Amino acid sequence: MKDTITDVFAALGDATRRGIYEQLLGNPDGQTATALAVAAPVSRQAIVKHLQVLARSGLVVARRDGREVRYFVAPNGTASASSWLLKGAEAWDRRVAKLESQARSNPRRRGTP
Amino acid sequence: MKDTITDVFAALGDATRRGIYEQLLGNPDGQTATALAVAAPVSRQAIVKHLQVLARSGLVVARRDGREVRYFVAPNGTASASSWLLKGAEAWDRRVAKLESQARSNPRRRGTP
DNA sequence: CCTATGTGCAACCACTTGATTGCATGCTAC
DNA sequence: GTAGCATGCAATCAAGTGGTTGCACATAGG
Repeated sequence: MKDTITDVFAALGDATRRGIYEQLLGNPDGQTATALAVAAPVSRQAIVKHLQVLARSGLVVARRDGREVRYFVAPNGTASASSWLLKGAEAWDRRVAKLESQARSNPRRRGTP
Repeated sequence: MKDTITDVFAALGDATRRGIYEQLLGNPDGQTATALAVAAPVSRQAIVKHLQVLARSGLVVARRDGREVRYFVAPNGTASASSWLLKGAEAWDRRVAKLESQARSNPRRRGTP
């Protein structure tokens, strides 16, 4: 399978795209590309492309309703990315804890001749 | 100020770069670009460029020691990105909670003629 | 001093990407 | 049916990006 986590990060690594995502987060009923385009400084087609990137990375889902297509934030779309970040933070914390315990059991070693 | 969060996501939105970051996470003593390059499938200069991107986004710090430069993961480098993701997840949860409370106070409405 | 190793810089290349414009298609409502 | 709005598709373009190679510079160690 393709690397989902990288795709999610890449999708959020663009200001316009993250703006769209935030916009959708605030709209439980979803929004159409056209509606998003009027608020954004770029064309509708640019928005559509961004929405496709967001959809491909699993951050957003599209639902057709008659002649319009509404986009919604997907549930748990950011879960994998989020847990990856958490894993990294935990690794860091473990390292700090280890250093601190070493310092406790062997105090003031730094500077002894 | 420049948008830090977007930079962090963009930096992690590349497989090679995230691999380097993971490599550094496992090395408390840091690693040089040359050392990282032997394990990676790309050239040293490519690694250096990636490290510069990671450094510019605040995920990594460089420390010169004699003739070599060691790279370390920065503490709390992912904090802003992480909290942004958390904020989004909370917004989602609030929406779900609201829907559920509505469903509770007005049960089985869906389907009534 | 001289050599080996690690780093820095610059040019260069192919490919991707964010964005645009123009036009075709599809659905709704009158 | 047909006018109007929303979407889809394609070509196009400039800028960015990941990657390479080649060479210059700096430093540690005999």
